[in-house]
Amino acid sequence: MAQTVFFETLRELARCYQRFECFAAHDIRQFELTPAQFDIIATLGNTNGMTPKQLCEKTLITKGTLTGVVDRLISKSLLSRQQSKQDKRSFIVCLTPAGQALFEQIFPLHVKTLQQAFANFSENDFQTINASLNQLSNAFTHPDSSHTKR
Amino acid sequence: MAQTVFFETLRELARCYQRFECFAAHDIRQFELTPAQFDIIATLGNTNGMTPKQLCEKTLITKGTLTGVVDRLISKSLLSRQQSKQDKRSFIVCLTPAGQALFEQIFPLHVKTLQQAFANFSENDFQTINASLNQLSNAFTHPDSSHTKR
DNA sequence: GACAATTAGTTCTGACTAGAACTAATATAG
DNA sequence: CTATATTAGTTCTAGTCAGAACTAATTGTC
Repeated sequence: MAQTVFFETLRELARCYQRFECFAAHDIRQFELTPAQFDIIATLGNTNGMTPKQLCEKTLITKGTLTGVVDRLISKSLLSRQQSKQDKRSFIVCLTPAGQALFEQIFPLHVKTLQQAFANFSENDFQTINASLNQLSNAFTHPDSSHTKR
Repeated sequence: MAQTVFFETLRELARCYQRFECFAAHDIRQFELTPAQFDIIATLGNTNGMTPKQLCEKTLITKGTLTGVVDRLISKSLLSRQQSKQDKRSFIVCLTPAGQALFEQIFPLHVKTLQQAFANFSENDFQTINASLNQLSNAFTHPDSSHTKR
């Protein structure tokens, strides 16, 4: 009756993800940011800004959610939103100087934390893990529905 | 400059988890349940009920959230909450007959969906994936803080 | 037995979530 | 060139999330 071994795997996946969230949040919260907000800041760092659509694709944040996250960052004066001239439906979101400054403060720190966390991982480990995650991801792609977004 | 290979892995982890959520939600939503609600129903299935504390541990749902999720299931008449006699702080949550009936309907269906998804996975695949997830999880355990919950 | 510390559950807050419905602008087809 | 379809972004809803503050019951200590 090993037809349900996958339950263990699924539980591990959920646990792993939650631990990561919790782990990453630790750094981030000290700067009064949420994980989603940090994700946006980190994505915009060292760029000339991008559209909400691009941000959605890069961060896995849903477009409906993105509006609110960006709004909150704008009200903290960390981001600005300017209308695109080519496409009047669209906007360019980019870091303000304050946002840039925060990015330069928090990002290296976060990278350092992660480097410590992964200190004992070899190149090979990452390959194995990535392969595992990919295999899992592929299992979750509905074969019948080509419209499954992610 | 391979000091940041882990970014790829972290992105994969997030993507994998989200795909799973989305994949599983497909089945579940057809029965007007949310993933969290299904998680509770599935956990209580074939048991004599358990305390909220036990449910928290098994489902990874935070205790503050659990109250609301259970409330909603009770208002759907799928669950009941009865005070424990040994410990007057505590409760036993269990499926009502309607909840049991729903469980018997939805759970096998969900298992079947997952079995199909994992049809091409070998015993060995699962071992590798579990090992990968474990290794990742361990990286996210703060070495300095023994109070990290998960 | 009394008092402090712990534990079980609830409540509260601010934020995020997916999904769906919506507006406005742009692209496509005939 | 006009009607239709698509796209970008916003808004809305109900639910979930973590974390913190809270109440009530139980345990541990002396």
